[in-house]
Amino acid sequence: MENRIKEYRKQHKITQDELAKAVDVTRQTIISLENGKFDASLKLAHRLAHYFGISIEELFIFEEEA
Amino acid sequence: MENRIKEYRKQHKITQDELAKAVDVTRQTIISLENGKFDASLKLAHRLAHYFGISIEELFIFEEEA
DNA sequence: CTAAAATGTAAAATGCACTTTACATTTATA
DNA sequence: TATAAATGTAAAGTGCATTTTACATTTTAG
Repeated sequence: MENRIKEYRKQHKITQDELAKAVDVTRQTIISLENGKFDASLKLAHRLAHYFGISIEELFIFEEEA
Repeated sequence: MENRIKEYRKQHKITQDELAKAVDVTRQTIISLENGKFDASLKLAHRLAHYFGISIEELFIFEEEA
């Protein structure tokens, strides 16, 4: 699953470290999410979307299908 | 984290087994989610919300705050 | 150009989402 | 009221989200 975290983070002009602290995870987690290593948990997805002031559906790209 | 799965499932008049099959998980997973045993993954949250025709934010209740 | 800041990689450890199987209890219906 | 359908409990196993630590590379700024 893809996401627009890097895109929104740059719009907000903050570093990975700052975003990590803002949503209370490690920098590694932000790096892994931005680089598609794995998906966020539902809770983290919510904290990220809330931080950016958008919906989870706007921040994450769910490909439809089975 | 709480959710409105049972509520929406009943509105749709389907059983746990039918919902489980619709979103491609086991019945155990639906039971565990409805009874608050654990949270859904982001992907499953999306499939459930999509099935009910609502947003993830409408289906799950995120209490604010760290 | 050089130092500092930002980003990335790697790998081991932990916790939790989800599965599987089997059985028990509750609710609906003939 | 007896049976089936629906819901629930339990417990062990798997995979992945997240942490931690340490170091390497890239980008930015003086």
